[in-house]
Amino acid sequence: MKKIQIKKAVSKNFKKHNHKLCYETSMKAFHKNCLEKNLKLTPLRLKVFELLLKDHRAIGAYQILDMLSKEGFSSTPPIAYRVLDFLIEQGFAHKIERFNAFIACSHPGSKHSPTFMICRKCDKVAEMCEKDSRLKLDKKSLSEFQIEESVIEIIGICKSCNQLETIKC
Amino acid sequence: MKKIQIKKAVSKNFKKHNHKLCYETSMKAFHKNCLEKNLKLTPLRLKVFELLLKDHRAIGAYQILDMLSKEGFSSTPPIAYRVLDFLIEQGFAHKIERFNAFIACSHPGSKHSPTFMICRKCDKVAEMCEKDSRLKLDKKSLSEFQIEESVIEIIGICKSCNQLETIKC
DNA sequence: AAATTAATGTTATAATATAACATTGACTTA
DNA sequence: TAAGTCAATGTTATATTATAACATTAATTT
Repeated sequence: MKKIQIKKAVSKNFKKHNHKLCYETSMKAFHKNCLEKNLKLTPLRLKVFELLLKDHRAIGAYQILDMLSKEGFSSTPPIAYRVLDFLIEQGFAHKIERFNAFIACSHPGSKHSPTFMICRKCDKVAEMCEKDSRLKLDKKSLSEFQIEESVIEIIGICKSCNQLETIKC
Repeated sequence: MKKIQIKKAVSKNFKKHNHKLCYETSMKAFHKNCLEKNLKLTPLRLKVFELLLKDHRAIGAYQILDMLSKEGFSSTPPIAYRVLDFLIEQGFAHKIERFNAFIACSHPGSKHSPTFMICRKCDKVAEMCEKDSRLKLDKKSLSEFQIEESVIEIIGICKSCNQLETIKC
């Protein structure tokens, strides 16, 4: 059962799918990881992670603050940025640099630099695992530069949005 | 002569090199391109491009404004952002998303999405051409997503900085 | 020379992010 | 368990990055 979920292509994020399953799987992994690493899973952290999991769209810090405010949480900027720092540091979330926005990690557990596909029509994001996205640099560059992290964000149109366009025309 | 310059690896940006040559080659290409495309090469645009060419470091819009101000140009934010928009749109400059900073393009002439190597010690940047950096996506992803642009920024330590560190230790 | 358009100038403000310090609450340890 | 410690949250202020909207100037066309 779990195996089937893991094997699904990231492109499912752009399509109709059983999102409740996404949500629950991620939330379970979050709990498990916090327990294992002895990280404090506070109501605020839980709520922000929950907000990031809502759909497969990245959200801005100030959107998060709005939502926190509506739910009775304190909501000055540092509140959001601190929790986001924690989530990113621990590998539970990522920042999409191109849009100054944040998204839950699809492969949580440790810090890493994934590749994102971002649809500019529906704004949905898919995080690709290393297996599905590899940056090939030439030998010379590899030998002359010690890579520590990478920002790889691909912007375009997902299949669902593309089909909608085709139908309209 | 010119051929030798073109063939040099991007990693030269991280080392001591004849920067006057970089500057002149880029400036010549800028002039040539503007002429060919009938773009107006105004004093302001020229100055901003010149600032971006100073060394191989990305600079922020407000740094540009400071420098413009010192040289007697008007220097309110839109001044910088408009020229930067122009330069980026025409393929003469790029934005480094990770650092909200801007850099002259090394392969000017048309809009494109290059790969950048950015040294976090010396802040120097090298723009790689397509030949030296390829993002390999799996077949499924490629078929399900129509790529329009990409942000690829590799952060790490360049060889020069690495060697300095080694010597110190 | 008048009309048009592109570029620059200016004012105001929006959007994103961090610094610095205060308070609370949980956890240790004496 | 009371005192001490530290991590998390709360709060105020401000820094940094970016854009909207409108005015003026300069170049180009008619």
